[in-house]
Amino acid sequence: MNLSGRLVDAFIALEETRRFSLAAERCNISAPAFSQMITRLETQVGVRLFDRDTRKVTLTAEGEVFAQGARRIAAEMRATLAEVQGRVGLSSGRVQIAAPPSLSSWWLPRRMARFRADHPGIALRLADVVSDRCLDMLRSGEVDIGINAQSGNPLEFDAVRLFQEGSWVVCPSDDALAGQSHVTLRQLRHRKFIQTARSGSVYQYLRHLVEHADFEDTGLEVTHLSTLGGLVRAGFGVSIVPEHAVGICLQKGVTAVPLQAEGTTRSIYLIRRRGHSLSSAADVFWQMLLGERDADRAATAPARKRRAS
Amino acid sequence: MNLSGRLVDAFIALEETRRFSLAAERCNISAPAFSQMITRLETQVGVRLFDRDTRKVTLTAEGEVFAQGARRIAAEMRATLAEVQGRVGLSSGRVQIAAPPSLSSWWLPRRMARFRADHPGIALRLADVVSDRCLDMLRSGEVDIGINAQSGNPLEFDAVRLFQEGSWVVCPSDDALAGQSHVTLRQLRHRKFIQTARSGSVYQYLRHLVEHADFEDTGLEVTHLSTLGGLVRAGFGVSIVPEHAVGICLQKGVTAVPLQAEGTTRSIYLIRRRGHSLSSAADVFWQMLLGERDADRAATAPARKRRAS
DNA sequence: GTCAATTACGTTCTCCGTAAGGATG
DNA sequence: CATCCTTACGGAGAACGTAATTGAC
Repeated sequence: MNLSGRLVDAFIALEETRRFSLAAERCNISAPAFSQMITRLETQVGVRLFDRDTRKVTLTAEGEVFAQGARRIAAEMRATLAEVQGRVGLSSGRVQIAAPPSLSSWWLPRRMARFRADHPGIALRLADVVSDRCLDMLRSGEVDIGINAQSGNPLEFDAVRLFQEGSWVVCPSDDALAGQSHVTLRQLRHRKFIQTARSGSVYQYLRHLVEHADFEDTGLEVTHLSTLGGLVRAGFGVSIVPEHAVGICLQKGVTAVPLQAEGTTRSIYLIRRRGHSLSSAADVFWQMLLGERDADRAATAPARKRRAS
Repeated sequence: MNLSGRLVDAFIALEETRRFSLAAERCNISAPAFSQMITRLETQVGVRLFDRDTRKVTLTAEGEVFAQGARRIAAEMRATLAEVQGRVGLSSGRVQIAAPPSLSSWWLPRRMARFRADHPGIALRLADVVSDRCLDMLRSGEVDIGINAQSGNPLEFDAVRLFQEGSWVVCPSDDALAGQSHVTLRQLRHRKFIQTARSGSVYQYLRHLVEHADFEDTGLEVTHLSTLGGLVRAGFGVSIVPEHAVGICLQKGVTAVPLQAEGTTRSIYLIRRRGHSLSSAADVFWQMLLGERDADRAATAPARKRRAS
C-alpha cells in the first residue's frame, strides 16, 4: 500500500496525454516500463484506473475518482518540496537572534542589513535581551543564534569568541577626562560613579572594578544605557561601559574615552545550541559572522604584534 | 525527486515517536533499514530533517517545515485511497441507469430496491427515457447501464438479452374482450385504435401491426402510457402495449388481456458501452440483473418446452 | 556498561530497457 | 500493414535483514 510520487506523476501524465507512448516520454522512461508503472499503480490502488486498447485510453469510473486525489497529492508534494527547498536555497526562511542591547543598537543591525541585502526573502528577528535570557532563549529554541558575553555551559552550547571589547569611560564633555586620549583607573578615584543594573552583563564584568575602586557612591543605578548618557550629561557622575555600548550613551555634551586597565575587557561569543543543527538560513548568518571575525583577525593580527613587541 | 508514501509514513512515525527503534517497529521494518529510509528521504528532500544522536531525536528547522507538508501528503493519500477503495468495496459509488418508462415504473425499481438494500452507500440514478436517448446517454457516458428494446450497434455497445415480453391489449373493462383469457389479431379488426408516440419503442415494434391491421383510425396518439389508460377508459378505443407497460395503463375501468399473435413480442436488452469498463458498483448491478435473468431462464425453460411440445 | 543509532555486507526484489508479441483500425 | 500497448527476459540498482561498530550517558 505504498504510492510513490513517480506513480502519481505517471498517472497524471497518462490522464493528460491519453497515450502511453507520450506519457512515457514525458516521464523520461520507456513505453514498456511506463506500462508497467500504470499496472503497478493499479495493483496498489486495487482497481483498474484506465480502460485501454491499442487505440484509445480512457479513465474508468474509479480512475476519475483517483484523478482528483492524484492531483491533490501531486500538488501537496510539489508545494512541500518547494517550501523546504526554498528554505534550503535561502529564498525563504527565518533567523532568530538574541543579543545584548549594546550590540543590538548598531553592531548587529549593520550585519543584519548586509545579510538581508543578500537574502531578502529571509525574515530576521532580533531579541535584545540581557545575558541570562539569551541562553534561556537558545535553550528553549526561541532563537537560533545567541550573541552574548557569557558562553554558557559547553555541554549545552557551542560558542566561539567573536571579539574582545575594551571599556570606555563616559563623562561630561567639559570634564577634564574628556580631553585625554585614554583614562587610567587612578584618574577615576573618588569620582562619582553611576552604576548599571546588576542583571546586565556590563555590571557583571565590571563588578570587581566597582567593588574595589575607590568610587564615590552616587546611589544611582540605571538599566538602560541611554538613561546613563542623560545622567552623565546632567553631571551626576561618570560611568564605564563596554566599547560597543558607547554609541548608545553618547549625546550632545557627553564624551567617551578609552579606559586603560587590566581586566576591563570582555569577550563576546557567538553561541548556538549544541546538538541542534541550524536552519540553512541561520547557518548562513552564522557563517557570515564567523567569516567576518576571521577577516578582522587577519587584519588586526599585525597590529597586535606591534603592541606586544 | 521522488517521494514514496512509505518514506512519508516513516518520517511521520519518527516525528511522532522520536525514536528510530520504535518508529521502525511501527513501520514493520528493521531499525537499520528504517535508518536508511530516513537518510534516503533526507537525500531526496535535499536537507537534513532530524538532528539525532544515540539519545535524542529532534526535528531540524527544515524538518518542522516538512512535517506539515508530510501530514498533508499522507492525509491526501489516505483519503484518496479510501475514496477509491470505498467504491471498489461498494461502500460508496454511483450507478446510473437509463431505461424505458415501461420498465421504470415497476420492474426496474423493484430491482433497484434490492440493490440498495445490499449496498445502501451507493447512489442510484434512473433516467426514464425513450429508446434513442438511452443509447445516446450510454455513448456520452451519462449513464453506466442501459436497458432498452434496441441493442444498438454491436461495435459500440455490448448487449445481452434480458427477457422477451409479449403484448397486451388494453380495453375498457366492460368491453367484450375484457372477459377473454387472450385476444387474437382477428378480434381487433375494425376496432378504434389509440396510437402511441412514434418516437417510443412501443410504436417501433408494433409499427407493422398498426400499419397492416385493419384498425379504425382514431387520430389519437399519446406519449405517456398513463394517458393511454385514461383514453381507453373514456371509450376512445383500445390499444396494445408491451407486457411490462400494462401496469401503467391500468386504472379502474380498464382491463388488459394478452395478445396472441406473431411478431408482437419484443426483446429487452441490458446494454453497456463497449470498451468501457463499468465501475465496481455498476458492475455489481449488471451482474445482479444477469444473475436474475439466468435464474428465470432455468425456471421457465421447462415451461417453454411444454408450450413448444 | 548499557542502550540506541549507524555502518558493513550479502541477499532479495524491484524496476528499467531491449526485443518480441498481439490487437486494433 | 502500421500503430501502439503489452509480455518476456536479462541486468542494474534499490532496499532489506543480520551482524558488527560507533557514540552518548
